[in-house]
Amino acid sequence: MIGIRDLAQHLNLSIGTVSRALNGKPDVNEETRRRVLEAASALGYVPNQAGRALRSGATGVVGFMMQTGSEITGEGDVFFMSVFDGVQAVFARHQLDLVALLCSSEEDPDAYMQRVVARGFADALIISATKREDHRIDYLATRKIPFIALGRSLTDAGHPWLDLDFEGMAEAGVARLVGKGHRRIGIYAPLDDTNLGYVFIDAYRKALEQRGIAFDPDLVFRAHPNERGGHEIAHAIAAMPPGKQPTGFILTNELMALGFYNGLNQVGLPPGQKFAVISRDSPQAHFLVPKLTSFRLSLRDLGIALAEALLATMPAYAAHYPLGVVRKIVPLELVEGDSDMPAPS
Amino acid sequence: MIGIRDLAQHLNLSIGTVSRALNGKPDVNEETRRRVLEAASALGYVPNQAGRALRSGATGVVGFMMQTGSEITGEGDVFFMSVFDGVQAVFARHQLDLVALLCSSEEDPDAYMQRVVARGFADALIISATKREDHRIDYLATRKIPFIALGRSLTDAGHPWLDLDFEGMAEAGVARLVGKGHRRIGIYAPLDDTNLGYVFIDAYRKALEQRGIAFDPDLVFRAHPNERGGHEIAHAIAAMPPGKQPTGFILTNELMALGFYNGLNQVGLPPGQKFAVISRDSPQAHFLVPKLTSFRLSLRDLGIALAEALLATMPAYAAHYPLGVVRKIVPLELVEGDSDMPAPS
DNA sequence: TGAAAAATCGTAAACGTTTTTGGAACACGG
DNA sequence: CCGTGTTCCAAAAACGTTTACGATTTTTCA
Repeated sequence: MIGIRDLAQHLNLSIGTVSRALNGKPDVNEETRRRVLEAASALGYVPNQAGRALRSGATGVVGFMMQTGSEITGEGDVFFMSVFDGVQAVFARHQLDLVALLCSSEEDPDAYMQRVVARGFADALIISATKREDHRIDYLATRKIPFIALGRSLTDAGHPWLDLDFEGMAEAGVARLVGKGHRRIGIYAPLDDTNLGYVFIDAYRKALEQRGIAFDPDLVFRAHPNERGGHEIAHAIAAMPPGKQPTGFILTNELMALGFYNGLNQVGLPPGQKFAVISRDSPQAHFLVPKLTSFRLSLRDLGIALAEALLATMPAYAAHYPLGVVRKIVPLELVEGDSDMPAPS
Repeated sequence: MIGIRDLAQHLNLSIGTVSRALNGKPDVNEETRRRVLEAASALGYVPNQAGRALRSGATGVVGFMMQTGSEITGEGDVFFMSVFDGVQAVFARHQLDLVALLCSSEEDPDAYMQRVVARGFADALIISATKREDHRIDYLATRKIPFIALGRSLTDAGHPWLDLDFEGMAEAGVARLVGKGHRRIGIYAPLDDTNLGYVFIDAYRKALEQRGIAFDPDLVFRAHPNERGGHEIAHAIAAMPPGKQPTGFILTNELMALGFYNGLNQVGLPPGQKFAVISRDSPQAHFLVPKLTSFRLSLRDLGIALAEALLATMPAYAAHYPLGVVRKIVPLELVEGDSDMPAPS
């Protein structure tokens, strides 16, 4: 493995000059810089991570924290892979690397995060699955580590965050279904304590009451956000007394909808015929018939926005992204399908 | 942020002694060690990653390489999350951390890996989506970095690897379907150049020919390994001339089967009634009706085996895992369902 | 009891890089 | 010809930790 010392010796230059040349520092002759860069790529020199990090304090790495274990994950994984791609598109411009920091299901997420921060693993962090009250936010804020949260939280440290427009989805979903004559509208809620559950349900409730429809807690269905969860909800609906059953439903992703369709067909409530469904779209399930009425969102664009908002809070990069502290709710576009027929009379 | 210097000063000990105490080195009084550990946890001391890595050459990190971007990923994502959990269960015993090294869809995987290795990011690597001819293997072997591959490859560097028993699945699947009278059996193949495609198809072909059935390349269907891929295959089958269509099919995961079921029902070939399906099981889709005849595998156990096999090749840990160079094909257990009815006469 | 061995700890070097400091060479105006 | 910048580069310090080495004390054993 070749080091900067070898490179300097090979060029008859000092270590310091080589370093400055490589890092784009001003006081080095352009001709010299060219020679250095050429030799570096010719000899395959790559700066040692530990040495660089130790001296400069910066690692060039941003960590995305996520948890492993299959039970609680669902659409989460494939969801993130698309977001990652957007984040990396931005990071590539600044030689930043994105890595996923994997918290084992056997370790406490808060403890894991403290360990990661104290060890100096990354220059900045992206946290997801934000909880309603999230200690990670407080900790990161006191540690003054740049970070951004994917998902709102009641814990407010003046930090940047991005979130999907769940209120908009609930409001528009309810408006659309009520407009088609539905009076009993079911809605999905997550099993864990993410803020999504509260925000989503609150907006749903408000949207109903604005239209003179009473909120019924029995119409809130908790499940895993995956195929199985959607399937279970369909069966839970069928198990209700006929008069209590909803006639329409609002989900948050199309993979759930896939299981939901499956379950609805099993229980004799074919989607788009006897039961109305609205969801968020997921390209992997676009084949559904009838075509799902869904809220569209580019996950890659979400990743790009996430990365730019994060860089805006990092001193070394903020100049390129004069955004301030971003706290933004990302809107979704409603795409009409055939899954939300009018309510049966 | 508190360093080892502060800790030593607080304890009236030298830096070296504190370091030895923390790292379990022999020449330190047990009483002293106790005091050090106590103070360390009381003050919240965590060794700096860069300093440690620079001096000792070891990072305490193992990287799992994967690619971002949604198009090519499918079951891959949720698949990995379960495997990760098993890997971490083993790593936790040795204070090793697992991180996912994310190669952007815009960067060449080989180049990315060289960069990661040269920078000294991790002590060892796990590579997946192993290609038929995989330059990463050659590179890692010459660099003498401990690594293990998830998936076989023609590129043999005497390296350890683990793979699912795709031959077994193809052989058992064909045997079962032929036993039920099927003569035209379709099979899934991946779109990319992973060795899975070759191994799986070869075994399938051999299994057919042993039973006096000619191999028909038109019965090999390439698709993404996700819900959409399964759905597309169903429609591709329906588009074939009636006499050419298969009457049974072998898939590699249940999420594909979910889309496949969906598509089969659409084209009038209901699974378990007019079309036979066998796949690998995925707990997220266990609700399928009729129950899928599937090959069962614990992904967490796979992760455990992967971690142990990797540690067996790392000098610092090999003593605990006297396994040698592991090259193992992991068998799967056939679970009978109702999706593979006899062939129509 | 004395010397050898063991136990325990302090000292200092080393890891590979970035960055600060200072010095040499050169140009320029007065 | 001298003083004053400017440009370029060399030298060395610094980052936080591990570890080789040596020093001191304690134990052991003949």
